[in-house]
Amino acid sequence: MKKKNIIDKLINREVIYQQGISIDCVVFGFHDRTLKILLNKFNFFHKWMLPLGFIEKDENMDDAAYRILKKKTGLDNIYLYQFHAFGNTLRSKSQEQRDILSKMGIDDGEHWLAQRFVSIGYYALVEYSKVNIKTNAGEELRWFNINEIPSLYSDHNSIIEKALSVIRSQMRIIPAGYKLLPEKFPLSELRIIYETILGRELDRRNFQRKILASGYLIKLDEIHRKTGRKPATLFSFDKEKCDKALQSII
Amino acid sequence: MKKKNIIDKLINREVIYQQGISIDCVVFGFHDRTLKILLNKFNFFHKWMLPLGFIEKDENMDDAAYRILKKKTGLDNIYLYQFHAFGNTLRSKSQEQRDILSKMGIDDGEHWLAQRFVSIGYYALVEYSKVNIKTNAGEELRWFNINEIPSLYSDHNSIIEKALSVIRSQMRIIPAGYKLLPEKFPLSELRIIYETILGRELDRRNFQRKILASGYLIKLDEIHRKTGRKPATLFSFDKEKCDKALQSII
DNA sequence: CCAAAAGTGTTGTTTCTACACCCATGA
DNA sequence: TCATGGGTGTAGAAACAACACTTTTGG
Repeated sequence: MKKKNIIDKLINREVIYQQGISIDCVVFGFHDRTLKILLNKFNFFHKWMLPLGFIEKDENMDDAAYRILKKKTGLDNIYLYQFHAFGNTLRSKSQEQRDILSKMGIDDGEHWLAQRFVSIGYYALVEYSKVNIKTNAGEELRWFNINEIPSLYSDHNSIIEKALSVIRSQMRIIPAGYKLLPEKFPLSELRIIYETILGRELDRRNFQRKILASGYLIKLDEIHRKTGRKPATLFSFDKEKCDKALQSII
Repeated sequence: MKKKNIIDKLINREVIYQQGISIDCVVFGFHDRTLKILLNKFNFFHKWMLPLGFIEKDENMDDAAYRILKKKTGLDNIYLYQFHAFGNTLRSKSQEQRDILSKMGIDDGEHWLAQRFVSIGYYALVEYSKVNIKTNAGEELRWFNINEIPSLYSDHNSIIEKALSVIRSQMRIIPAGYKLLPEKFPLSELRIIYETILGRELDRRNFQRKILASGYLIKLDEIHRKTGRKPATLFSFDKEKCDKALQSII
């Protein structure tokens, strides 16, 4: 029954959706000093996968990505970036693909979901605490630490890798933590994000000097903080400057 | 009649091609100290456009791009990079779009070519002198200086802009002239490519020092050269290193 | 009192930038 | 001989990397 709920929504949608194209979303969040990715699982298939969806026939592709993520996370105005298109035929013609379709009750090779798909990868940066995970019946949505991603459906592991490498190459332009961190945060959190994405440790002092010199951060008066040992200064992003920088990478 | 030749090839191909997806290619070449782009024109429509094509139903997307360019330029082993997917609905639903379809004799809104298309942008870097332009009847293919691109079909001007901005962001990793220049070349040619892509002049002496320090170039013994005034040293790319660097941006 | 993380500063190295001078050539 | 572009070098500024000492807090 649960199974029916989700599948019913898709199974006869070839009149609504653009065929042959899907949108895969790599949603990044930051919590508990770890970078996380939002993954999706359906009770009719054993592997986790990236949140994905389709484009309506008269819908801009970017709008489709916003719509898909709004539905999963409840968030408007997510920061989204389209980073790559994946068009290998193997992604659609594998045994795994046949398995999942069969579990969905689709054994007709001519069904629109059984056709070859090209998928467009978007990454999203969201504020973890604002995400309100929406689970349909028969569907699960959960944050995974970036170092603990299981083996995913199709080529989704490599899509994540590609997203990370694109973000890595964009970090010189835009502070990596913008959109990921809450309003106020200590510099150590920002540094951890950098370290995670770059995959190496950074010198705390040099990092501070560099990031402050970039002018994207505003030092706040509120010096308080609960955890750890010594209270740390809090910072905010200079939104105007950051948004301007984001524009430049579009 | 000429018109028929080209259009016949397309008009009934919905059984062969993946619907709703096209591939647009921005082909860069370098000649006469100018960066050039290869553009296509059909005699049934007044605007120039990027060389484009479609994906066969069982063909990898990258392979489709190779096939399309091989057909237009005669070249194998072109360097191709998929840089962005363009998915705005306006690209398919404009007046211009209706015009061109009507000129092709397609007045049926249900025709596969009249559907909404998402297009995947690839840029190619080719050695100008090796390109052997293939023109079908009713079709023209010509190099345009990058500063003299006319107003193109659909969003093709902005696709070129995007390609340039992607290349610009990749120049720190890989020497921009690799794949564009012939086997042997003087540094001034390479510098001009940099200047064109970056859109500003570079100090000749600093450029030389920096590019040589990067280790991607090999100084040749052949010091000779015909034009200009003083003969210049010729260089080659260290292919092994360059190819390795290219891998890293994929 | 001590471990852990924060704040602050110095120094030597590398890279970048902005220049100047001389050389070889064809017209 | 002269205008054009090639080859080479240097000095100051800026950015980077490596590193040490002190401070504040909770347990």
